[in-house]
Amino acid sequence: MEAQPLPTTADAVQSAGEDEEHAPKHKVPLMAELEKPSMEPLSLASASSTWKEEDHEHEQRLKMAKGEMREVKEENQRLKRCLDQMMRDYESLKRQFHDMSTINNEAAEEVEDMVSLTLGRSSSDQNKNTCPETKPDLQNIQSPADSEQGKEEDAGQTWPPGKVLKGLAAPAAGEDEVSQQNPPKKTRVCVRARCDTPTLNDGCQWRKYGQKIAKGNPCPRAYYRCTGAPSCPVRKQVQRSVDDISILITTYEGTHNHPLPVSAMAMASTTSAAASMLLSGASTSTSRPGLNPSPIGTASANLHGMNMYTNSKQFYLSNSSMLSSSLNHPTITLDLTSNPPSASSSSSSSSSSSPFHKIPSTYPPKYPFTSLDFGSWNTNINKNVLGMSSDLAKQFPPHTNIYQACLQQFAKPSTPPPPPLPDTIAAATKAITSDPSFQSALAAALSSIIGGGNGGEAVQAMSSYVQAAQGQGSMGFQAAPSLTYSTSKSPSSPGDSRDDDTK
DNA sequence: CGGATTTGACCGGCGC
DNA sequence: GCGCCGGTCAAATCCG
Repeated sequence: MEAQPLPTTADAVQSAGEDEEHAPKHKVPLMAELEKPSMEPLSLASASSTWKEEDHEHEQRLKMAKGEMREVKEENQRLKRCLDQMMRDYESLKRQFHDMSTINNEAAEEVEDMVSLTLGRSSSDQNKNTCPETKPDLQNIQSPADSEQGKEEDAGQTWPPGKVLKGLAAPAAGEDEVSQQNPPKKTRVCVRARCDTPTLNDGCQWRKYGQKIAKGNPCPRAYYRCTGAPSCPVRKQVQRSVDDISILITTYEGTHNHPLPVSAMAMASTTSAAASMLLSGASTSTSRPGLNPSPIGTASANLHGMNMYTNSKQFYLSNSSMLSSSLNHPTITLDLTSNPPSASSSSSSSSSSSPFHKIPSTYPPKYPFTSLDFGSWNTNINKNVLGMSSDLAKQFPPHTNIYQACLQQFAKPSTPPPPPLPDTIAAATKAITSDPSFQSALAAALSSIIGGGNGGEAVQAMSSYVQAAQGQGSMGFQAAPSLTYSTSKSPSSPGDSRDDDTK
């Protein structure tokens, strides 16, 4: 836009410079010619002397003109350089803007790629709505015009009657067949956070379309639909924790197919990244639901207060409603509560409000359940191996322990920070998702863990990231402290998104 | 008055 | 087949 007039100016300057460059050849004679007629009436004698004076005068003028031209040339050169610099800056900014845009889209695209990779095998059935969940994701790859074109399709296919999971428990007769017969439901991302307001302020626009009293929880569950775009398939469920009503459980489902406000990017990219990680694991570990005889166990990582504990499908759910809702949905939980998953809580009963620690081990979900705990400022790093099964722990040699590496990297006061407020979700989620290298490292780690592969790869990936972070001045993780300390800047809970979004 | 919310009805899946 | 339950719809209602 603003660069447009610049070349024009440059051209003008350029042409002016060229004119001046050729000026001496024409200008001087021209000036002489112009002045000549006035000299004609003079006598020869006087004329000769006059000519000399005038020649001298002309030379003086010529010199002055040449000097001026030099100055103009120099000024022209300066302007040219200035213009070049401006153009370079403009291009640089343009590139940065483009990079930022692509980075923001990468997370979502990763999910889309994952989905199409893991679910796309059932392409034949997809056309017949037997794999509805992939539809919204796939359409995100399309241009807005395309998604607009498929608006009717979206409305019909995004949330069709679920008829696809009858054979979910059928024995695996090859992954392809299973995928075709039992396309998994859309990945869900569950966010647990302490929040006094009805909903989390995630930056998106939501419209409430229903409310139900779910069994086992006196608190009603509210159903919201994203109104960012008419065809946006994203929905969320909001429910208070049955154990601690101060904890708000928000479950996101689907991927936005429209531009998001900056305030919503953090959560959206986080859910996408989380779903991506989950899917990367699900693609390898859920091919045979219920047939894996040996629990892979859980693995956790404490990244400067961000407890990430991933769980295989052998991880158990405690809340019946969540179990039900997660029955056919791969679910990943981002725990932003301040309840640390103590070593005992993951396997035995505890007072923790987290519902993920108390389920009897007789509830094997059909999909892996992954949890990222951002609020657990567990100062006992050694105990953070808590979630790991002994087998998995062996795969994480002490010297490559993620926690230790991260602890060294981000050593912090042992005083636990205050529980994060809702708006800290954005900070926390941004912290883990804004860095692509972290995403890839985390995805690799989780893939290795969930897939039952060599945990060393996971450690390697994470270690490489930590090293990279060290070199980059703790990029990514540094945002973690802001997760906690930024809460002070907004003492009044900003939780109700509607207050912010609609006005 | 238009958009958002509420709330009872309805539907489909699932377990018995 | 029946009942329970989660999820959605849509008319009624509310609200700015």
